Amino acid sequence: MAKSYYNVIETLVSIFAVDKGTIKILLKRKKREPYRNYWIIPGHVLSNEETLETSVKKTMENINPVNVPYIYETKSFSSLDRDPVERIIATNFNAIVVKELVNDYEMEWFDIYSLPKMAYDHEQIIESNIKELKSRILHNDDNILLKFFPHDFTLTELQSFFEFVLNKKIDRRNFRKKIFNDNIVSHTGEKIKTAGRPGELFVFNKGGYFNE
Amino acid sequence: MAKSYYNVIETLVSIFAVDKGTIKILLKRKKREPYRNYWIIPGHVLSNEETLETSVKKTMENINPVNVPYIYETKSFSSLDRDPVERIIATNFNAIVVKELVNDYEMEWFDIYSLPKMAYDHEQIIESNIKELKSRILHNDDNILLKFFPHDFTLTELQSFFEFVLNKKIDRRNFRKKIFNDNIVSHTGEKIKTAGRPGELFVFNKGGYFNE
DNA sequence: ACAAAAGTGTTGCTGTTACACCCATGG
DNA sequence: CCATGGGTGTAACAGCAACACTTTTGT
Repeated sequence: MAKSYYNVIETLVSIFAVDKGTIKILLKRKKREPYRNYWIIPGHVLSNEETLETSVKKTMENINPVNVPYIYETKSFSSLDRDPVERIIATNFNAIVVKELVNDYEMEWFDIYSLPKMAYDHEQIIESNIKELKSRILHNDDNILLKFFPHDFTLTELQSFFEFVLNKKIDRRNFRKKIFNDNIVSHTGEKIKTAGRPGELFVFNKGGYFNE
Repeated sequence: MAKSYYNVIETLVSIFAVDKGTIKILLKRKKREPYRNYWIIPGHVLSNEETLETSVKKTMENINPVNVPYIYETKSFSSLDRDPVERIIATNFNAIVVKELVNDYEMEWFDIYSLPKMAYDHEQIIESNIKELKSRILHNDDNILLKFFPHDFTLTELQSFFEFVLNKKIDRRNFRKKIFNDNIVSHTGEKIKTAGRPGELFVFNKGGYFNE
């Protein structure tokens, strides 16, 4: 192909959600060659009549059920040979949603620590996304915790989530003390049934941050 | 123009450097219409034979003198009307360099808090970059302090830098205590002449981080 | 000797860690 | 009554904030 200043761009949307204190990612199975039956991050090729943001929105809308997501751009991937067929530049976005059953047989939620066989460079892209995501969670940048937990939750769930992100155990009393001290959650008054004593339910205060 | 899946992409490189405890950005004056004599972030249009990274490298190499820079991608800007002439998607990279005199009459260093008249959406792009940059500095992500200060410096300089970033005064004793405690700098044994008592010079320890 | 900037310690406060027992519910 | 998971307090320690005087150099 001759040198040109026109390029093909695709947006990829890495969709994350909490599931029982772990983080899952929503992936799509490839139906056709190349990489048939390998998994990919969902996305679309960008036309010259849309913005990156509208393209991402299109991807989200194609996945049902949709819930209002939080989305931000992470990085672009532009190696000349990342696609064996043609040169495509990928720009990745991370989306945080509430996990729901997906009624598309070609899509599935995976634990971010045990991904299936990924096509192209999508495994590296996800690795890079996870790193960025964790740092954003630990700083609670942009109030991202609220995006993961827009609904009510127990402190045990939240603690598992942090243990998952930090990959280490946290002392329960200290964790609760910190959460209460930082004033980022409120009681709902409700309780949730579990195998033992019912847990109190909390919600995040809007505008509550860990730092500052 | 008809709908197509080909797009024009430009890389922009926002080049930052410390200057006496402040942060400056290197901008280029536009010689031609549109936006003649307005200022822009330097960059290049991407061909289909290069990656985003090689395009950025080309931009850096056109600016003399070059010193080995630290570069990372921030965000892309893709509004349909951001360029009045044609549809161009901009992907921004931030570069941290050591400030030197630039022997190009069309380029100049500006304090990031007092930018000149900017062309296109470049003022918003810089605003977004500055926000990202500050957060990276405060977390010392990727050891970015070392990129700003690869040479030796006095603690007074470093403190001014933090005061500039935080936009508030810091107590000198507490600042020095923290820096020493965190073990991120070493004495060089050298001193620098100032208007008063000479200051001791320090360098960053490689691999020294504020957190973790 | 004075002007200019660099260097230095102590105290109180606040947040973090380490640690073990009782409580509420369902079966 | 037992299994399961939820909820709670205290003491030692570490990091952070507030605060003013002395030292080194050039003129």
